[in-house]
Amino acid sequence: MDNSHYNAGKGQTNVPPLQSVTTHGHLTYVNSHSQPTPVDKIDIQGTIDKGFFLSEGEWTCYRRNYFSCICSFSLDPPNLHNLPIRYTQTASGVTYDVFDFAMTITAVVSESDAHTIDLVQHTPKRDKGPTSQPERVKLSPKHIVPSSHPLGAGMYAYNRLAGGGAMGAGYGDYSQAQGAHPTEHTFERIQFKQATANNGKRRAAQQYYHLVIELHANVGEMGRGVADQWLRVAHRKSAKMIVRGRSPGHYQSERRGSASSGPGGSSGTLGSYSGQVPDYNGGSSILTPSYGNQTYETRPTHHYGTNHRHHEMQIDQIMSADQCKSIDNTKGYQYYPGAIYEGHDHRDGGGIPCFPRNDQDTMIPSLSRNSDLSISRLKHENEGQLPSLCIPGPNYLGPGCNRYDGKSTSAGYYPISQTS
DNA sequence: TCCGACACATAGGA
DNA sequence: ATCCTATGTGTCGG
Repeated sequence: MDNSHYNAGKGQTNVPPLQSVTTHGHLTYVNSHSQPTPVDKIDIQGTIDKGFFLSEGEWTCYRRNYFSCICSFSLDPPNLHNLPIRYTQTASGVTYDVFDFAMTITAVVSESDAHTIDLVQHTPKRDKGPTSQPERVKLSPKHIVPSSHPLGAGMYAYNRLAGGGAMGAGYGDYSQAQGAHPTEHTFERIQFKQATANNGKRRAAQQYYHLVIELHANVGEMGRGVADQWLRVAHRKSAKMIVRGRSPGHYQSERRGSASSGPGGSSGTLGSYSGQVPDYNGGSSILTPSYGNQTYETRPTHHYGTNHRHHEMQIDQIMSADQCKSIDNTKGYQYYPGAIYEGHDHRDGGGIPCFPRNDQDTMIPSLSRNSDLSISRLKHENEGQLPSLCIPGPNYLGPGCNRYDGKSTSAGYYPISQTS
């Protein structure tokens, strides 16, 4: 399924873009016979699939709907000979031996990286099954084959050996010795635990979230898993996004991006070497691109959402395995009817094939205000492209691990309201 | 105001 | 066709 390739045309405008990669240290290949070779670039690829759509130029999704995120990372130059890797953390200057790499996804409030927002992952049973936070999944780097294009974006091909179609196994290629893990993982059935304050309404500042795709390195003592110690090596934030807390009916005409029932979704790939958009922060919510409001949702209803406070926790980047994920449910899912989840095999494909959804509709909702909820399924919405990105925070070492940190709600507001 | 839970509706697949 | 699964969405109650 998936990914990769269709980027060029329109595909990528279907999903929220990502900002550039932020690293927290550097990696080095260690060769006993010669001198160490530095890894010039750590790249994180991620595709936020399903669930998001553009509304008034802003990437939006419903808190209650699922979205999925395909994650992978690559090192340049690639570790062709499976050399041992060392990681030197920028902040401390300390160098560690890396035994494994893993990725996970988290979310933070825009302009407030320390405020994490919990993500929840459901099993196909949804309410009848357990929920958990996305787990850290061990992955091996995906080798990239740079094409000759200097411009990057989309110009690199990733080798996928096996991924075969993705579904069944989804394991991509095993290219690295460090455990020979899959090179890609799809976090499926993810939801934000809470909505952004003021989702979509004007009147008060709109809060935004960012999905954060993180790359961690296990520098723990090798032999025992107990001693795993994970450091956040790099992360890549998505464009800012609005998470609506209520049903679509409250927003009148809208649509969502994909996910209709069934496997399917759009897909595009965002990752690539060059970040695509310059990060820009908005001190404001930037304006929307010209297509501005194709979607119309007008429903002034609320005022502000207040907030509670925000905790700022800044944990250090080290997290032990236990702390982080094992918080209660370790992977919780025990049943994966068809799908995946790691347990021993992670993976994705299993469950949901996603194919590109073709339609992007170009139609504009013609009515703006009827309240007929009956329209529950419209499929239009624009999918333009990048909403606006926001700031790349310096680096954030965030918390990453707890499950409920995220309780802080609302905190980053924007000073501006959207125009009216 | 917002969120969790329950419940219904529906697209796809078996 | 018929049932079942997965998932979007309405709604109520806290």
